[in-house]
Amino acid sequence: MGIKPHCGGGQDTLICHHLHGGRPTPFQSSAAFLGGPGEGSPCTPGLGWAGEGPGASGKNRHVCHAMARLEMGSLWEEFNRLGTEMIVTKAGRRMFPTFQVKLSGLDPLADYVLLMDFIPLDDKRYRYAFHSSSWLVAGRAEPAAPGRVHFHPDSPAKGAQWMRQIVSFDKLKLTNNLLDDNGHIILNSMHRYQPRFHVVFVDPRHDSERFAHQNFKSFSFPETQFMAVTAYQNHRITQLKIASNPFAKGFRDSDPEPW
Amino acid sequence: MGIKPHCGGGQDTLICHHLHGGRPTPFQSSAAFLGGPGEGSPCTPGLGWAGEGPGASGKNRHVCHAMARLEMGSLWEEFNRLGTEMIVTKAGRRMFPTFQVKLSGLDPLADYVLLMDFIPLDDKRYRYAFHSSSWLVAGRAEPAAPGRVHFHPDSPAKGAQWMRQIVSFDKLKLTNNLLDDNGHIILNSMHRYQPRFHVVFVDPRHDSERFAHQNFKSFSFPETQFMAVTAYQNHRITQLKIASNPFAKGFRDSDPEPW
DNA sequence: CGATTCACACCTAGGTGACAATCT
DNA sequence: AGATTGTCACCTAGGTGTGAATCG
Repeated sequence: MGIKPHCGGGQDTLICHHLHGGRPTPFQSSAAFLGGPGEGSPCTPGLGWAGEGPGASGKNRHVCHAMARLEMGSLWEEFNRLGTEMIVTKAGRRMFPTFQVKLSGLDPLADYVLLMDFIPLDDKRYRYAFHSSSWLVAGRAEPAAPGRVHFHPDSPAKGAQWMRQIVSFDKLKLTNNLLDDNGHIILNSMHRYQPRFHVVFVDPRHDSERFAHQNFKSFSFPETQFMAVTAYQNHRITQLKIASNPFAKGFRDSDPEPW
Repeated sequence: MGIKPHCGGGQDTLICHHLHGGRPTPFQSSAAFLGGPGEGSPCTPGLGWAGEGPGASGKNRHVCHAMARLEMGSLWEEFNRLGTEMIVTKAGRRMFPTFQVKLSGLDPLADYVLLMDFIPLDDKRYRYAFHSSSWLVAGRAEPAAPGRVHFHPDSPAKGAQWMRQIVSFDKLKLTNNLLDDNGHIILNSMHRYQPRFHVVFVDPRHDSERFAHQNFKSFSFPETQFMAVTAYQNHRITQLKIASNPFAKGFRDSDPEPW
């Protein structure tokens, strides 16, 4: 399973003003900032730092060859076959599996910011039917939580640095607290989400805001979609978490193959 | 006790080529890179990004007003009165107290790299006389270990970011392994050292190497000098470490005032 | 014999799901 | 009844000095 072009998530298109400034502080940022095509759109021919027209649909050459490979793909797929659930808590809970990617195709000498956001997969609210071990639609979605983004804490950094090793979003935490002021990602429990990953070229041009829509490339891995929950519903998900997450080793009975 | 101007440490003057590039990897860097006056030298009049002559002795305006206040000063002084000892191990050992400073006077919008190095305080080797509880000179110094530097892992970052909160060098580790390939600071046991702290302005000019000697400012806090040891010699140092380092709580008997 | 090394018990710091209590 | 919250035992990960063993 690979990368799916992502086209819009129903969120407003906003420019992120942190990308050319200092190290972004996650909770200063709110709202996802793009909905356009990521993967799959053509590079603007000959587009460099020189001329380009506003409104051009191509991507800046610094991002158009960027590629991201999802790490731990088989583990993600095993969860996905059961219907991945991610715990959300007031204090914030990490994701497991952790979202990790291996990057390539960046300009080693250019600066990039890496970030993630989470798109509602539909406008429904769910509940779990224990007797049939399946999810049922339980109504329309709650009002969408503030659309926050999570900047990778090493941002900004050079392309060479990002490509040197696996990029891990293990500091990212999910919360259901609408008033959270720790900069965590706010999600509605019992709603489905698609994690999204963005590579943003830090454009050194003065009027770089005008080209912001060309300076990023986005990746969505369908096998990483999940249901946000406050407690696990599917017992097989619980067992797979216990079996594969080192921090849950205390709940293992025997010693089957660790991941 | 305050800041002492530092003039040379007997090490060669080298230019650090990482300062304008990507995130520096500590163990890629070797050799301290300056010996000139830090604190106390005048700013070059009107010196900005514009004209200045090579060999000008003043400091770039981005660093000349930089100030660093040592944190936990009274703890450092308490150790210093007894004769601070720092453990060095093959695997690398953190310093305690941790070297921490509060910065001011930086340009909030400019990029800076922060780093530390360690200067031999003399060319002697010591040994501890337990009967008199004092240090004796035991000969001439061993050949100086490779003069590494430790970049603060958040480097480079904007002045505003550095000044926002206390800058802590808690990732810095000391080793006595001359073949260390973990990027740790290599010191000779039974030798005395003076930690040094450097603020380096990341000069965006093309030929910034020519001005490297103007783009940094250095700080030496005499109360942070120490003897490198493989095992504590002065029992009162051991007791003060146990009393003040949270990780050594297991060795406390009663519960006197924690630091 | 002084200096160094290593395994170890004991901490800090923080990530797990279980489970009882509580909320709506 | 379903969803959420808070506490807890049990982990991972790694920073302490100790004290015996070893090195030179």
